[in-house]
Amino acid sequence: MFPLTLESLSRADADAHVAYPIFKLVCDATQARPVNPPRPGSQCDHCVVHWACLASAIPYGQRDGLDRMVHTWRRIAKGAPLFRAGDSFHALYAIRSGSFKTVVSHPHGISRVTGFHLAGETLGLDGIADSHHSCDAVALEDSTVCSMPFHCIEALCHDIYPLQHRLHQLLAEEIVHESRLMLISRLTAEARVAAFLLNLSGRMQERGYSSSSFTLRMTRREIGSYLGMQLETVSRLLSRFQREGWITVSGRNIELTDKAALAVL
Amino acid sequence: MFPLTLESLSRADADAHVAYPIFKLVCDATQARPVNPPRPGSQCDHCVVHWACLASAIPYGQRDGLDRMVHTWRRIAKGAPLFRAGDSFHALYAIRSGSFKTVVSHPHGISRVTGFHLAGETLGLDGIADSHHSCDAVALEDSTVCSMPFHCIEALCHDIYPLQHRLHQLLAEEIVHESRLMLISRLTAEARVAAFLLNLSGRMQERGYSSSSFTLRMTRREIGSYLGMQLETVSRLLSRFQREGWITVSGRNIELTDKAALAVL
DNA sequence: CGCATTTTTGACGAATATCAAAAAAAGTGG
DNA sequence: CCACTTTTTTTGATATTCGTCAAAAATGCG
Repeated sequence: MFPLTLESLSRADADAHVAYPIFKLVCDATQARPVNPPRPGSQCDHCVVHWACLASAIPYGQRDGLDRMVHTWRRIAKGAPLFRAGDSFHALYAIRSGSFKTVVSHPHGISRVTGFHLAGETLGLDGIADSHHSCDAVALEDSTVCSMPFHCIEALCHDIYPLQHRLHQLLAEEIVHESRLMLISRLTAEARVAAFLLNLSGRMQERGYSSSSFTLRMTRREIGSYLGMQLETVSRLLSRFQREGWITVSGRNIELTDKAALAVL
Repeated sequence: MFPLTLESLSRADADAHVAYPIFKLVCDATQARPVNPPRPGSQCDHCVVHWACLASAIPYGQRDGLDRMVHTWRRIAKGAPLFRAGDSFHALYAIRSGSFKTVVSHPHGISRVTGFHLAGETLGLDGIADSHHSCDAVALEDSTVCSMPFHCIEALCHDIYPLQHRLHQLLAEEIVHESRLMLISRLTAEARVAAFLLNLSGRMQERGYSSSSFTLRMTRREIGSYLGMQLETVSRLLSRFQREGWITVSGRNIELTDKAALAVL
């Protein structure tokens, strides 16, 4: 017979001291993925995060499709929603600048931050399920997004196979990301906060910022909601990491001074 | 200014005594979704869960596409994997009979059950992200699945828009499902177990079984892994629910005798 | 029938939540 | 630009849920 224990399924064969992406780095698919440059003069020309965008799946020969897909920009003020749960869905959004949180709520009053999203990432995929958004997307700072009407995307998918495939990938990556995220509930609060800082660090680096010194755009409460703990616990752990000499905290400014120490938690 | 607190985002406006699907009922999209019957003589003829299957998105006029898509059946013995994390991805699987668990693992040795899947549900979506599966899918009992090679699906999507749209929906539903699942970490262990039982109850009913009396196909340990608690806690809570007169437990046989009581936890 | 696995139950401990209050930072309006 | 208010953050003291350890009972499988 086959042993059905959980232990038999955990591949505990790796070096425990290697930092491993519990939080999948959202843009790690760029390694193997075709990234087509935008046509000069198009909406996407000079966009610093084109490399991460769904639109980069459109090959050079069909570049006019890009302008059919990427319609308008929107400016979202800090604290304002890009969309809210229940809103009818009609477009995907590429974050051009700034950052967002997504929040899932339950009528009983509980809610949880399900993600923090940086420039280049795509918002709104949840709305495809039943043409209504299932979460709130709120700007953490003044931000800009590109709207890509979903009916345009689906129409273009018919003609441009790489776009269709990229959309499928994007959706599946979100599924994988979320299932990986569920693993954090098995970590101590300490390990969760460390993993969170390292994840953010990597994503800042991908965007050309320092990986060791950056500003948190979210509150301790939001971090706690995302990681499944109370804000006080987040605060205490950041303080302790600082006492240990692993980080320097000053309000929302973080400096990672010993990433290796964080990685082994 | 816009208040950025979490509280401001939780729509705590609903009756707290109404049972609400924290666990999204996986097949609730059937309400509005077109379900096309299989052509007599096709692979899908007489399949009792055709209504829930991706193949049901293929309209009557293009029914031969269905046979191009649904290639082969596979029999999976209890405890055997349908696929494992790292396996290369080439097909989606529709569960024709039986049930599965999916398990995500981390090299450090931690792992978590991310879902229990019943007949009619689709497995393997995670593999689309990078052509490799990111979780294990293991049969909880002797089961059968239909293989749908993904390149066939993508090719058919080009000709059959309803299929393309349904695939997008299926992927997005999985995203929504997982983000809803993250909310359970904010519930007490008690409320999680109650929600789990009610969710299973509803899904059994959708499949024509009794919603008040059914057999758990998974161990207490697997339930605990799914709900983020220890097996002892699951066991203790089931015992307590029985003492309270809300359920009757006999090993893996469960009878829900007071669903309303479970719903308010 | 006998061994392995799963389940139950108890006692105890530890991690984290909760409550509280002060300090710091950010936003507001004159 | 500065006082004023509100929000966020920090830190301590205490409470509590749930995890851990252990052992017996029940179940399932070859």
